[in-house]
Amino acid sequence: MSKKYILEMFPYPSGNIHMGHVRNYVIGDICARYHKLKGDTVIHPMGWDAFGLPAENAAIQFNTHPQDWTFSNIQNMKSQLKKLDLDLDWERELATCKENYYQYQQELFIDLYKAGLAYKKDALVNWDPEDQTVLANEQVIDGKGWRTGAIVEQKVLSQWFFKITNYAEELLNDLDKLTLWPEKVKTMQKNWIGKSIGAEIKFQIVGKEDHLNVFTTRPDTIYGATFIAISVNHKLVSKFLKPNDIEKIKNSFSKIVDDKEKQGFLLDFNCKHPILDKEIPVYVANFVLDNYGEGAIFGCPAHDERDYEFAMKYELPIIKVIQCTDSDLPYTQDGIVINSPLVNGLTKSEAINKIVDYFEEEEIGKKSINYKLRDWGVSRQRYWGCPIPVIYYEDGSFRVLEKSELPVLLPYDVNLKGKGNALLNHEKWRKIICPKTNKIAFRETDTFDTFVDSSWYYIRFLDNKLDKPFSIEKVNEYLPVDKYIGGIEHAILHLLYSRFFMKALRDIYKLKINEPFNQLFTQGMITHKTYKTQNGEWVMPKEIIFKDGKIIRDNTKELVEEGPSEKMSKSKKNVIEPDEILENYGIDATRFFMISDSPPDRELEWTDEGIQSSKNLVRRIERYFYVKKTSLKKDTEQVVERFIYNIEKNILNFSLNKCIADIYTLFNYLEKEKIYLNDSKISKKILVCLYPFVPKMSLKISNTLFKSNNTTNWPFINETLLLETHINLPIQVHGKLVTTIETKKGYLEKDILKSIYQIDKIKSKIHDRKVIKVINVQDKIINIITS
RNA sequence: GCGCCAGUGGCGGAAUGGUAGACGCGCUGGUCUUAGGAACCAGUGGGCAACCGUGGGGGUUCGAGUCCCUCCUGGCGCACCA
Repeated sequence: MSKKYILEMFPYPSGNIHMGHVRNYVIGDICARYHKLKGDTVIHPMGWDAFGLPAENAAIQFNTHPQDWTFSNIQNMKSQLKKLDLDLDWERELATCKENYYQYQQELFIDLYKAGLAYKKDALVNWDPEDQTVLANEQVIDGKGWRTGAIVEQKVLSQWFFKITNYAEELLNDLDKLTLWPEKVKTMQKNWIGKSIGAEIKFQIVGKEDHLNVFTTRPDTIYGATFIAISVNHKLVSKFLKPNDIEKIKNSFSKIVDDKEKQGFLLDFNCKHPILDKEIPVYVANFVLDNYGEGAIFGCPAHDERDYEFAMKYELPIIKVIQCTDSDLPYTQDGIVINSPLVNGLTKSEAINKIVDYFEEEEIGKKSINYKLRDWGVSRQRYWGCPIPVIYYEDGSFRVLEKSELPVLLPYDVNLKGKGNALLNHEKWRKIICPKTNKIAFRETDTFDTFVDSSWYYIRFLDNKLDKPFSIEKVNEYLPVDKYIGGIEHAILHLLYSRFFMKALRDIYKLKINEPFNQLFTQGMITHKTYKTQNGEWVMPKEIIFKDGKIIRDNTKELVEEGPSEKMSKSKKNVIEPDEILENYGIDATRFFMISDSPPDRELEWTDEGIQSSKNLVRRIERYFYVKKTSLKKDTEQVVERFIYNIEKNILNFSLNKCIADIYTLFNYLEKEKIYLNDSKISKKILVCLYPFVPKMSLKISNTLFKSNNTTNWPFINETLLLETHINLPIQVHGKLVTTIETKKGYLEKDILKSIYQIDKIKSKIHDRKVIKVINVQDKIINIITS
């Protein structure tokens, strides 16, 4: 007996479950039920990702409160989930917006802070000046606030960060250990972490005390450096340029339409080339990223496309330092180094090593590793989130609260219709007397990014009522999650943050767990045909009728055009409501259809024919079991054993569509051979196998036939019955199939060849040629080669 | 532009390098009727046939949907990452 922690990504309580949830949870439920039948200790919890912006928006729109709205949605969605016959551990339920969840998150924050993994720094945010609030990137549309339409400003705010970059290397390396994750997700995370190995090089500014550092992956091209380019946000820019001039540069940059077009402003100082006795100009350039590397680069136009483009525009010298022809410029591939006295004749990697060694000796540079991954900003200027347990004094200093001072509860009485963060405006909640210093203090009014909530919920599930975040023993016993099932849209952020959390908590609490999710399965989305009227109005599928080969909107008689199948979305009105489907087709057919028509990791197109044929299958199976018993054929047991074997194999592979094929194959056989099993032992076995897929129907039939339910063990497979004794042996001539013969397994080659040569088809194929070779793959195939 | 994945009947999809198209949908013909969102039977890659068929072209192999090279098409991700 082993433990199986099977988890589906918990939903945001938006109000109603949608078909995507149904598919997600049915897939997980089939796994969970299978493992229970196998006798495993199964953990299969469900909860609510309950903080977040939609609740605040809904509260304003419907004149309610985020908490009331959220709780009522949870209640509704829970009742919807119960209709799906999901075998969930409801006693483990949690909602991240409840005190007994988020107060422990506040504890974890304190631990992270003490471990040096949480810190404060100034950072740019999207600021909506009209609403006086911060917007998420996806709420900024064409540079304007999604709700107000006001032009969004970049504003510097002091924000809390988690030091995920401390774990960049481990997060990257451990991807290789996640053998049961989709390659695609691992690739995306790898790119997101974005490790590059290179060098940091110091450029002295001529005539000044200052220097600047650049990061490069191509130190071998240092002799070809003909300019320096820095970001407009580089600290030297604000040091040497007047605010007015900086503003002008920024304006000029923002006016560029083609965002790839290069623009630069020459500064009135030069840098000294680190090796050559020459000076090179310094530009402020729009294509230099200020948040990557040092926010500064050296330009080597001969061997970098961007630098080349820039050099052409500003007529800067182009010096070849890698062997190539002029027509190849910019030449960015590997090659032999030239025009570089220290490293001439070397290959790229040899030259890199030698140059870096030289820099280190001369103390003008060093080997350096850079990551695209940035620290995780977790502050949100929002009411409906977990309060960050920090207070500020009037002198600007702050104190992270002690665990004994927790929880910091969200106040219920807030005004969400005012401008800005409701917590900031809640003077009574905000202003306190610090119990330690007796000084006036103000609470942190930012709340956590909701990705913090979802970074450890799978841990809290193990003991959702404990008076601390988690029990170390249970974490070590039940983690990692064995199968984690959810959408590909969480490939990066949620999964990376969770991996970071697991590792950080491991280090703080000395846990034995390195990774939170052993196997990740990303299910495909559900699509549906789209329908549009002539004037471009979307039409719901249930509004249309088919008449005389045309599609018509029933109530208005407008002509409707059918569009491609797309992800179900409210805006395109191609949504199918789970409640209606359950009403019309029942839970068993719905569950069958969720896995019928495509492999679970691919998209599933919703069709009326699809759900209907699932319904027909349900009825067919039910009908079958109630027919009066007949006797078995000699291969019946073998067929059933093979069915059990295949179902099991296909559940374990997540090839659930093949399970449906197995079910059809079995019943096709039984009905064609007129074998009816009724209340036989074999029926019992089959019903157990059906149970993970259609528990309601399986139980109903079991109760009728056996007066008992069938939550018994998964059938033991008699492996000897799986073995075939007779086979259909394909016979090829020159690798082409000519015929098949029925034979016993373990035939002797020379015996079987005798009879093969008697077959007319074979005779005519071989004709008068000589057989020069026979390939006998025992019990598989025979291939005859002639001259 | 870079990276990843995929291309198989009318459609969704099956095939540890060994009988391509399992299974389903749809379609065709038939049966039955307590007319149902049924059910049952037969058929269904193309071609009259020999044969031809897994996006195109090469290659490896006794044998390729599967492995290698190359091109085309589609989807997803990243996108000035120095």
